[in-house]
Amino acid sequence: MEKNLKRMATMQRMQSTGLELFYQQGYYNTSIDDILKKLSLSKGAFYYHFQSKEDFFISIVQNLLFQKVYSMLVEPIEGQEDPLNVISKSIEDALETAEHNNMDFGFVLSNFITEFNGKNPEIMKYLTDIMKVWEVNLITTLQKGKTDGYVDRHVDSEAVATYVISSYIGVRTLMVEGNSKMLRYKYVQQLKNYFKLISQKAVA
Amino acid sequence: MEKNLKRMATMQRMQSTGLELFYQQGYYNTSIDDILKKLSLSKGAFYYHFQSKEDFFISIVQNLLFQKVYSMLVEPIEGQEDPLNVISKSIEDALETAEHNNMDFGFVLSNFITEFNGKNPEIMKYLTDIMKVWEVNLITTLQKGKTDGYVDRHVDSEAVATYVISSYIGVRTLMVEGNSKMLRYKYVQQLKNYFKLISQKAVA
DNA sequence: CCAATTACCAACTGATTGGTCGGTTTATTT
DNA sequence: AAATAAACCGACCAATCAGTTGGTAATTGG
Repeated sequence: MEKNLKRMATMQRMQSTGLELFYQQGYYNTSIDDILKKLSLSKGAFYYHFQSKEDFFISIVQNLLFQKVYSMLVEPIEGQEDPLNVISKSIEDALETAEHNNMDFGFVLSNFITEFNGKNPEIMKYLTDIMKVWEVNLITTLQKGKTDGYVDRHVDSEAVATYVISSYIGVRTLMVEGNSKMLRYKYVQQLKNYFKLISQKAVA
Repeated sequence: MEKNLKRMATMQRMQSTGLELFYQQGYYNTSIDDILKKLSLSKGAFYYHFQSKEDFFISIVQNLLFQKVYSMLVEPIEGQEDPLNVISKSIEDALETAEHNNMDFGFVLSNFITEFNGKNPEIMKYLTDIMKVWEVNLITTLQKGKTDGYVDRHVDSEAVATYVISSYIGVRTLMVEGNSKMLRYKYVQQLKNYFKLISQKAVA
């Protein structure tokens, strides 16, 4: 009964290292041998646990990637009051984490979306689904913010969510060299300005 | 003397098809044979004109890619009055072009930045240099807009440029499936809202 | 303690990769 | 027309890829 423990432990080691390398080098540019070498495991071990490279990647997306996005960008917002402050704080935290990570290669999710776009519709679906979880959560939170009097009632919540997500993806794409700190500072400054616009009862 | 014409014609055919495929499939995921097959040319022809795959790609970046970004995002802004309207118009045009391109795979430049980040510093430099041309142009235009009374004097031009670029990169990354039209509409709506904020003499 | 199952090994396959090279065709010069 | 150089061909090479296979070591239930 407890034999599954070893299986799952090995699988998780593979997934964890897999995500790390896929994130650093891209999916197509990372070979299974790269991952196995880092773990001192063999091809046989890999294909014992996973059907294919694609199956392996999907399992990473559904487990690790979803968790990563959810805990960083969705959970901190869910059910909170004062949506605009909570949202900007979650984004600030995410950017700070990224900046202090000396091996940062952008927003994991959007990097993969870029890589798989037009190549693998099935994987794309898994990725955009995660994106959608964030989007829906943002919209819901903004709508609730209207009812609670934090957000201007004339604001188009869906449009705001689109704009917030877009800008976050972009700034993470740009945060790739030594200029991360200044970039983050400028970005957050403007994000908060933008939020001021939609918090008061101005046009929107 | 006129023999160079043929050389350049062939090289440009290769570069054009190369950019097309690199854009669609990514650099690492596109083989030289893919490109040559499309042109009915041989390996020998390729290596007669270019030293390596990397050299080939760099030539594409410096010629075609630079031109593409410049004509779409820099030129329409340069030296114009009323910067905010000109900027938002250039972005709207770029998004509309992208939307009506039934083979759209995101913002070429940022796609490559994502792909090469952490892998090839030399190529990264060429790519970020193009990005910087756009950024500098935006900043200059915004600054001039202050002098001419179009942009609020308290606005941080660099921060605005960062925010505009980020959001554009992001929305282009998201514009990858059937939802392009709605996405573009929402995005432009919020961009213009944001611009209203920095055009009047409000805080910024 | 032993048989069965689980977990893993490592050599191999066939396809593809970027790049080389000796040779042929095409165009230009004299 | 002959000689020269530019443009291109395509077979080949070593390396690498995802995936297969036939086996062995470790674990576990009876």
